[in-house]
Amino acid sequence: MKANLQKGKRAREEGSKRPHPFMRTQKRERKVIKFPESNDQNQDDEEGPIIDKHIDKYRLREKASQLLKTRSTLPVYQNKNEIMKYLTTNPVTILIGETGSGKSTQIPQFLLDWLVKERKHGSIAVTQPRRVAAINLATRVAQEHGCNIGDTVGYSVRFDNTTSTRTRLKYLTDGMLLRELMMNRELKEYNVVVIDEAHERTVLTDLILGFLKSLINGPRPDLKIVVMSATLQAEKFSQFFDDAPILFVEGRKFDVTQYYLKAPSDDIVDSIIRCCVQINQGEEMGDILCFLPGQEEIDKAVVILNKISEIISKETKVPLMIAYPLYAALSPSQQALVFSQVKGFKRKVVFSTNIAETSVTISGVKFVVDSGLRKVKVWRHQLGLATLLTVPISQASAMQRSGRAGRESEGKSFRLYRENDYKQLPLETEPEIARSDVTSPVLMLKRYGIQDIVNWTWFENPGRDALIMGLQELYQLGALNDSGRITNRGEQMALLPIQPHMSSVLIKASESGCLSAVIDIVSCLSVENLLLNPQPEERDEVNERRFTLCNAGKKYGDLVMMKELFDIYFYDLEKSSTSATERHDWCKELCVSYRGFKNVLKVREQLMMYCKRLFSKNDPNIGYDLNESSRKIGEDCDELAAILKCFLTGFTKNTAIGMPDRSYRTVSTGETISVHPSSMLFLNKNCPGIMYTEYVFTTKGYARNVSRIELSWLQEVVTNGTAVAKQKVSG
DNA sequence: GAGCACTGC
Repeated sequence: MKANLQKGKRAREEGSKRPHPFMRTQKRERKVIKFPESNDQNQDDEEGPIIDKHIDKYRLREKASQLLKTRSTLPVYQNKNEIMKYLTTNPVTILIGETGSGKSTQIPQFLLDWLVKERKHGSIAVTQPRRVAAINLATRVAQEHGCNIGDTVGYSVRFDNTTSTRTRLKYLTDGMLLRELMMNRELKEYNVVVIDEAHERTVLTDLILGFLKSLINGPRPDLKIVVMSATLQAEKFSQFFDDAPILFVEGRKFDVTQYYLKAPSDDIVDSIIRCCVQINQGEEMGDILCFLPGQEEIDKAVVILNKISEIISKETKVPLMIAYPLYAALSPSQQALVFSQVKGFKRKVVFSTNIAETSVTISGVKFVVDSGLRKVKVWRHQLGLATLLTVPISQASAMQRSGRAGRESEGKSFRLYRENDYKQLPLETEPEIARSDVTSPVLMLKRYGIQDIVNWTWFENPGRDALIMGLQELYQLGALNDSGRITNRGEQMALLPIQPHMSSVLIKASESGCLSAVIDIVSCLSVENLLLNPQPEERDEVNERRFTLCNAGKKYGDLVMMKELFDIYFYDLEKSSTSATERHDWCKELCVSYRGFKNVLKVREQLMMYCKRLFSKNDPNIGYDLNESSRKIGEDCDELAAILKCFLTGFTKNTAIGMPDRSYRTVSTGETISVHPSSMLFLNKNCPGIMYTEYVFTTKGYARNVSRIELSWLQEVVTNGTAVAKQKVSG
């Protein structure tokens, strides 16, 4: 097999606007070869890779030389010299590698060899958008390199750092590299930074690109940068880095035949079921992966397909289809079901959200059915709320979805829209930063010392309006002073690994003497999907159990309930050494995530450590207080009020007042807002006011994570808040 | 009466 390599610098020189199209001159070999790609993340991220720390050197080398055989067949490996010529002679190189090119595992190793050969003393950072990818890649590369993880090759992700002073090649999440940038402004320890999966355009990747550009144009002209990405967008990366050369490396994937619908229907669930039934009747064996926008459609499709599948498999001689749902809010055990192999004359059908587009890979998929839709959270900075919209996907996303059918053999992709509709789709998905709240990025830039936020080296400028809203928000939180400079409070906020609003809550708590309880609640809030959604038939039962356990939460709402649940998990279960099974059962009964709670404990520990360090300047006893005051919360009204008032300083804007007609209207805009049905306060209609940490618009405006507040508290916080701001200005 | 996907010294 010969991979084709294009020299990309000519794209501009030849005057063409787009990069030179990749030409496939040879028929690709069709062979199933297993090797890691950064997308393969089926491994449970909790336990991490299982590594014997004491494998002796001989066996490591033995293993590495075995792996070399596989490595040497990789397209990237076969073009090593030519690729390295580009990487070493240009400050920035854009490397476009298709799935299966081996870029994520091989390029960093080539660079490592080069560092050694050139006797350079620094190291290489390779960023990944996801933790699991960073861990898996580092583990694989350490094996290929013939070392133990944490030796020459290591990884660094939140809660898990396996690097040592000997580490020269470090895989890390992009969030982690940003943290390093905050502490070590010029990234002095690195000779090379590789940004992998840049095409995904996460907020954090985009920010890193901006920082890297200012570094190479400023204090680090010697820093080498490699931007690795799937197809498309190459030209945008190249232009940003002053026409950096673009290299194309062919991947190894199988052909996927496209089918389009001639007449699309409005009922997407109905179309998708029809399509599955047709595949089941007319096509060879192989599993089906269906992309739907959200949980509602998925649950509906699973129920319908399982029903009709049984009927038709009895009547006609077709495989029995077994439907599985897949979305992030499912418990890990439910998610694990999609990886099970169905035996006998059966066909697995997985109905999934976007999670199967990049984060989860299911083997055995031969057919993809694509609704062409996804759900996306769009931040409306003028309104300070998020809207959850169902929107058409981009062409890039459609291709990515189809590609899921061709990972192990040739496949077929059925798009439930017309070919013409496809051509009308936007080429690329809108980058996340263009539709996100930028308060946190702006604080990061301020901490870094950037004064002119609007004219910074943004890879994608989120726009003047969004930036100004971010600045205002930070000013109101006391993170910036009148002249837009970062305050001491802002410095502390920037260093905490949570959103600025939550940081502000912690700071207030450290002043109010209730830091310990507030840390527990903030930890719960910062774990996504801690509270799972009960199945409709279990809903009332679960709610009843939660109500019985959480007396204070029943009155004061979700934040207090979280603290009560945490207390039971931590003090009654974790600390009194109950078995994991018991804890599991407890979580199941209350429909909360076991893995979620384990993460809560990790976040809590991290936050306690940060708080001890950050706040000991204000209060030398803080460390002692934190350890001593850690206890279960009671039903003491004053204490509960003190805790909620801390949250009110961070979420003053997120409040609504109870109206005589029992509706709530937001303090900021006067709009009607409804308590989300998942809230403890959903049925409680007589709060004088509510405070919420999230405001999401779906079918209407919903407040999530809702607490009861007294109107007098609001008055108190606003008055004090202003006083704080004034004090900062004069100081 | 309802829940796209990621991530942090």
